[in-house]
Amino acid sequence: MLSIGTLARRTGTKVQTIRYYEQIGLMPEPGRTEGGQRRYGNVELDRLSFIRHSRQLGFSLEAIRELLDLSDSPERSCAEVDAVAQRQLREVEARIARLEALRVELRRMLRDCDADRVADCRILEVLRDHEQCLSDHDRAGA
Amino acid sequence: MLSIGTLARRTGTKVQTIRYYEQIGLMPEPGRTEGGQRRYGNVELDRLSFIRHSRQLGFSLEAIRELLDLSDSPERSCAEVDAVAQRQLREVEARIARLEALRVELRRMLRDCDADRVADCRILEVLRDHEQCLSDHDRAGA
DNA sequence: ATAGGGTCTACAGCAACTGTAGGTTCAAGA
DNA sequence: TCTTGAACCTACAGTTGCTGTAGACCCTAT
Repeated sequence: MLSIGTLARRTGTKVQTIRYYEQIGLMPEPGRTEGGQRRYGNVELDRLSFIRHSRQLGFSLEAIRELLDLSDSPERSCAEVDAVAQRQLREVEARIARLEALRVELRRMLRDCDADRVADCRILEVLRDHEQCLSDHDRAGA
Repeated sequence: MLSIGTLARRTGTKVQTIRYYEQIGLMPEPGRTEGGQRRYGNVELDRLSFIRHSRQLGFSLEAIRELLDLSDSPERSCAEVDAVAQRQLREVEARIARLEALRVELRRMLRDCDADRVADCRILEVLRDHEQCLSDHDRAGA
């Protein structure tokens, strides 16, 4: 029987985070001692590990909820799990693309500025005047 | 004289967002009509454009506040502006690196799973068992 | 028996907005 | 001039995924 602190240490989670997961129904309500403290077993340890690892891979809590539901019905088709993971991959790739556009522009901004005084600073100028901006991520929509 | 709605349309901002920026002191309190509606001029239009463009480049509101303060003192050294932009670039690059690690792992997960039933799904297995995970982003600390 | 660290609930706060409710104002048309 | 209805007003709650705090209580080792 594990206390919430031990569970926290074993999974690299904060105690409050575990209580939060319980609150939103992602973790089950555990048994309690006479005094009212939570006690966990290995099932809960595994479930929390699953949640944490999925979070590390960038899955939203809603997506994790979906995956946990799916893994509770082992006879169902794996296609749905696949779809959730695919969706996550696409989201990650979209974020990478966006950040790479930002990187290009930030680098260009930094490269072009060799002023001394703020008054002549190209960086501020670029930020002020959108027309100097190469990328079109904001007009492309999405 | 621009109404808040016109300003919003011109800068691609939501009306509430403009009021929010005013609330946190990023936009100044504008003049008002007799009836109490906000009216803006070109100074505010430029300031809001600056804010929005900076946000599109991923700067935090705090960083933008700093940049706006700096641009108010044109005689100061440009180095501080440079430092803010450098910091932002490093943050963007760190996020890209992290996301690329996620992409690798998600792709591997998807590639390795050709099961039919949830019970045999490699994706869930990987999520369950951290040891199957190639990357070490969570042990590397930060 | 007591000391201390761990745990409890309940709530506030973070970023950066977004949405809602219920009321008021403005500008254009009849 | 009056009326309509879109735009505006304030104030507050909600979003995501936690994190921190206060003040009280429990558990275990000595």
